[in-house]
Amino acid sequence: MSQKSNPDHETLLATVPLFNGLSAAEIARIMQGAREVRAGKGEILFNKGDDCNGLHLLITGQIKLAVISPQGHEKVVEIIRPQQTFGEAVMFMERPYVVSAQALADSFLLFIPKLIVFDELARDPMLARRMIAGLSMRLHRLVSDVEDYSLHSGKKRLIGYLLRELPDTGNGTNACTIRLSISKNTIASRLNMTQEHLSRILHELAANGLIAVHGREIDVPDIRRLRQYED
Amino acid sequence: MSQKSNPDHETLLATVPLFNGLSAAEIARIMQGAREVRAGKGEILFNKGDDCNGLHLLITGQIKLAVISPQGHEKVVEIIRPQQTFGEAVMFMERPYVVSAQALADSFLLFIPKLIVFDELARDPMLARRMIAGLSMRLHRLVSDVEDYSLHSGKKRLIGYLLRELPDTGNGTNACTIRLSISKNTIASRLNMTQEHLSRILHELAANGLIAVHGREIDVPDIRRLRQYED
DNA sequence: CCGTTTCCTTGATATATGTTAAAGCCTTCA
DNA sequence: TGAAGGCTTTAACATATATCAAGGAAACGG
Repeated sequence: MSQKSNPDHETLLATVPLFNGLSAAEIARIMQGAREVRAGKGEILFNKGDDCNGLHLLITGQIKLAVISPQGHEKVVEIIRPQQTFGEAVMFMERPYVVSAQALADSFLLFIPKLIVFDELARDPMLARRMIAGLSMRLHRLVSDVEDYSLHSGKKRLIGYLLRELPDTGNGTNACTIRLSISKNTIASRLNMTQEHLSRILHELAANGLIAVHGREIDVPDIRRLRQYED
Repeated sequence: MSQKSNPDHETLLATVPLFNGLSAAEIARIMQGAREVRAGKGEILFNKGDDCNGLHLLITGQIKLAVISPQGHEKVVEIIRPQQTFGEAVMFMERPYVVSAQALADSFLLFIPKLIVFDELARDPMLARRMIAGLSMRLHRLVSDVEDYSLHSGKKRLIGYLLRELPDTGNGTNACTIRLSISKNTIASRLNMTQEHLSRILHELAANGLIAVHGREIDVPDIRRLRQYED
C-alpha cells in the first residue's frame, strides 16, 4: 500500500492547486517526504479519533469523509475528488481526526507528513497563502452546507445538488443529462436525509415532469424550470 | 464610527491569538492600517452579498453571524466573542460575504484592510501559521456543528450547548449555574430549532429535574446526570 | 411609575421527514 | 446461468419539529 518516490508524480504534484506555482526544488522536497497510498474501494484510510500525522492529497478515485453516530447512523460530510486535499485542518490543530475517510472507489493518494508541510511552510510564504485559500474555500462550502440544511427543505437541497452536478457545457443549452457520480444512498446522506426520502422526492420531481430518472442517469428537460421550482 | 490609531490598541492587539508573538514593528504596521469600528446594539456591520475588503477583529461586545432565507427566516451561524476574528475566509477568496453580521451588544472592533493583511502575510510566516490555525479551528467547529445538526435530536443539541456553556471552574464540583450570554431566541436559531421548541425542551428537562430555569439563569444540580441524559 | 416593546411560554394543529418491512431490480462472480 | 448481495423503491405508520395564535413576563424608555 506504500512505495518509493517517483519522478512522474512531481509533475503531477505541480498541477495540483495547493502546490502549483511552487519551484521544482520545493516540489521535489515535498515529494521526497510524501508517501504513496493506494486504497481499494471500501477501504478505510482513517477513522474518527485516529491521530493525524499529515495531510492527504487525492490523485485519482473518490473518498468519502463521514461521521458516525453512536447509534451507527452515518452522515457524509464531504466527498473528496481528485486534486483535493483533506486533513490539513486537523493536522494544524494537532488533534485527532473528527471524521472518518473511506474510499468509494479504488483510489490513489499522496500522504504528506506533518513535518514536511511545516518545514515547507516556514520556507515558503506562497504555500501558506495557498493553504489559507484552500481552507477558506472549505469553510465557505461548509457554511453553505449549514445554510442549506437549516434554511431549505429536503426537496430544495436535492434540486440544489442536481444543479451543482450539471455538466457545465458552457453553451446555453437548456436540457441536459446528469450522471450521478455516487450512489443515491451516499447522496442522501450528504444531503442529510434518508435514502427513502430521497427516492420519494425524485419520484415527485419526475411526476411533475421536472426530471426523468433512469437508474443513475437523470434527464433534465428544462434546467431553468428546475432552478425556479418552488415548493 | 471610525477614528485615528491609538497606541493603547497595540498592546491590545498583541494579546489577541491571531497576532500574539508578532514583533512590535509588525503590530504597529497592522495598527497603522487598521480602522476602529464601533457598532451599537442591533447595528449591522455588513450584509450577505456585500463586498469584503478586510477582516474584523472583535475587541469587546458580541457579534452575530447569520444567513437569512428568502422567506425571511434567520439562521445564526456563529456568535463571535471578543478576541475572535471573522471575515478572513471570504476575504481570501475575494468573494462577497456569505453571512450578515449584526451587533448583539454595543461592540468595539478593529477592521483590518485586505491589503494590510496580504502585505504582512508576505513578510511574516508566523502570521500565516496563525491564520491557518485560526481557519482550521473554525472549520473544526463547523464540522462539529454539521455533525450535531444531522446526528443529534434537538434535545441533545441543547444539552450539548448547555454543557459547553458551563463555566469551567476546574474544581470537581458537580452542580453549577449557567448564565446564558445570548437570548433564547438566538440560541434556538444557533441550534437550528424554533424558540417554541427550545422552550418546550427546557421545560421537559426541568420537569425531569435535570435543570431549573430562572429567566437567563439555569441551575444544573447534577452535571454528570445532564451529560449522561439519554432520550 | 407606566406604557411599550421585546422576549418567552403554552396550546392546538399541521407537516416534513424518519422507521420498519418487504419486495424488486441490477450487478457480479462462480 | 443462476444464486448472492447490494442498491433502490414502495407502502403504512410513527414522530420530531414547525406553525399559528394568543397570553404573560421581563426589560426599557420616558
